[in-house]
Amino acid sequence: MTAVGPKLKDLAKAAGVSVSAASRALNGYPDVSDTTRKRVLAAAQRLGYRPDPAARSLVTKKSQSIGVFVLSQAGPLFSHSFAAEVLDGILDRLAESEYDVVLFGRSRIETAGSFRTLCAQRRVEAAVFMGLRSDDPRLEELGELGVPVVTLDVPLPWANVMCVTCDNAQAARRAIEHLLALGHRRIGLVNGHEAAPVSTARAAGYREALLAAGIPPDGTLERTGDFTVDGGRLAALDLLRLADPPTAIFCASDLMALGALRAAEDLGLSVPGDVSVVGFDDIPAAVESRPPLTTVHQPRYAMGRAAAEAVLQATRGLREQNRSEIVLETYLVRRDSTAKPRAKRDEQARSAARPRSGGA
Amino acid sequence: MTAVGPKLKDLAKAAGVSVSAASRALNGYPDVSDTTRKRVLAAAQRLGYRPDPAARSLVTKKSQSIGVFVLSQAGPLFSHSFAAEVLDGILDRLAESEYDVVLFGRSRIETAGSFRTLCAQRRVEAAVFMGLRSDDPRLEELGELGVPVVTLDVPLPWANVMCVTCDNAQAARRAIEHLLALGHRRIGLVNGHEAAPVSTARAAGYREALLAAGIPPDGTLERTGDFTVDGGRLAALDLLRLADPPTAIFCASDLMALGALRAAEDLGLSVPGDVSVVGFDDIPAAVESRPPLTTVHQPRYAMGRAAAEAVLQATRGLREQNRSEIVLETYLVRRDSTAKPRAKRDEQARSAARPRSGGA
DNA sequence: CTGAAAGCGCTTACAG
DNA sequence: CTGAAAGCGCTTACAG
Repeated sequence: MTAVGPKLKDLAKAAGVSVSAASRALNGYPDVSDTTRKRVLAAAQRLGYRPDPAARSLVTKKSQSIGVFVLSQAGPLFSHSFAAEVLDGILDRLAESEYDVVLFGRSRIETAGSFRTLCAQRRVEAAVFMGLRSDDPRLEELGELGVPVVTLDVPLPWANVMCVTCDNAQAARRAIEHLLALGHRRIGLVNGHEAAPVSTARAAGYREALLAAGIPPDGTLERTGDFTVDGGRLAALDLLRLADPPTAIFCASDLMALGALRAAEDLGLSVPGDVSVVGFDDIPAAVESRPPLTTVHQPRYAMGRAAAEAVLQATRGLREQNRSEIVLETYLVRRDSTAKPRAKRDEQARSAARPRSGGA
Repeated sequence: MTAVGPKLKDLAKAAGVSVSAASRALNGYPDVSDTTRKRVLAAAQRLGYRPDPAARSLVTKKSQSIGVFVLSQAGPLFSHSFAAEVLDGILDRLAESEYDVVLFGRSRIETAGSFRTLCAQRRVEAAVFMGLRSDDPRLEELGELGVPVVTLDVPLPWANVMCVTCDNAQAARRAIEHLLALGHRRIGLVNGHEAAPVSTARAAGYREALLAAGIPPDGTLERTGDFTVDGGRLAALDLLRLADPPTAIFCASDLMALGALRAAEDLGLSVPGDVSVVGFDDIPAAVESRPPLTTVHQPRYAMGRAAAEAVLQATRGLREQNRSEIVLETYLVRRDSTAKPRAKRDEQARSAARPRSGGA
């Protein structure tokens, strides 16, 4: 396309050594004398030498790049806010090792036919998958990609795949404990779809926390919201119209929590006055909603970095002793969508009022 | 890494022709007999032949990939919501032509030193830039990249660069006209920073609309908010504390409009009761804010597709007759952050009341 | 420790 | 229209 700079041959000449010696020096091989190495490195510096990745790739079958598959199922809009930040983390960590990412969206996967071809064609040294569903028919491919892979949030049994995720059960437990501490006893769940392992984990955490508080989980308070705003709205509507509705709703994603907020609005209920809502993710919009959402913060950027780190190590064969899962910490962010249940407040109001006036 | 499938040699043998004939047939050269072409194509189909991009790239200096630079300045969070959707559009259009994108973030650009090296190294056939500032010291590089480039929202004078943008002046004009139609006369502006050409355009549209309505633009009603939530809040705070504050504020981004909403909240003012707010962009959070934002919708996905289309044509040398700018349409989304100014409402209430009771 | 040589899988003049 | 050959810029056995 344009003047491409010095080639290895030029470098070798400038350094006064053979091409092969120059190559070995550059690649840090041990069988090179110190003088040679220094001269080569100095010359490389001086000439601004950059190896041609295509040529290198042709022989090594590597590419200094990793493939990132974004399979966002829920439409491009919101869902990407999650992916984008993960991507940031991936990009930053990869940059430190001078790796690049080639990005594959759904449409590209369709035109290519399979994950395999894409990986093979681009010679990516590893792959990371976001937005993967556990019911994806192409799941099997991941085990046979021939390169290390890391998925976000979906653990898989094959030796070459690792998973970066959060302790979703624990996170859900904490969310519920927060609600319990406020005095809620009747707590609803709006969960994501079943094709996401995190849904299972979050539901489990929800039930465990209830159980630990001596409250038997009640299936009639559990709904599914498909991780979407509208799904969340519908599910919450359903819950809030119950004869004995929950005083608080735990949603397994902020999008669904935003939907729950709308459901309350639809029914003329105030949040947190009439019903408390807690979300999951801590997406940007969670701060802008009214009320701002109490939610579980997921370290998306850190997840991205962790994924990149894992992938990089794996390409070097340094997979940490059989660690197939990397679990990051979450924390609960308390904002304004949760408060004591009305009954509790009334009761306190009464007892607070008694000393003075004898209360009603 | 793994079994890489048939090579051109295998293909040629299977088709019973020479390697060079096979290559030419595959690449659609005219100097190939029909029989040869058919046999080669059939064999390719049968064997599932895929040319090795590294080998091809080594000789052609091309790569079937384009570089996408994301220079998000405002931190990774929100800003990416814009980039992510543009990226979706790019990815989808590129997939149709079996092109891939290699993604470069800020950190990668730093480690590589320049846009040039990145483009040269990865052999990208073109580059698209998002989040570029017009005061970027590396701007000059774009003219000398040796490949076609398209920027989002920053027009540049070099022959190889095109710009995909919206008619920002028109969009701003419409936003102001909406406010004028509601009866506002005193309208503030919270603009983005000056390093964004869109800021200039939006301010121009704002002033034009005012002028057209016989209202002389008033510099004391113009502020800068740097495109951030907090910048917007501060700027709006400033405006609302004026002795004679505006009854409406036009913000050159939704993020700043969200900040303006907070400013109103800080001062105990209701939106749109006491002050109307209109944003720009129509980001996802614009629907979740309370009140939901009236704002200018930008077709981010379409912008991405347009950018990809432009880039693809340019690599084929098909640059549309000197078109250096591709301008897409926006439209105003009316939601609940705008209403008639209070004075207007009072006046109407009076006249509505008069017939019946004689009004106050 | 060093260099000459082969080869990675393609494309592209070049003869025929 | 076709094939033999050179070459893209590297890396990697292989002798020395």
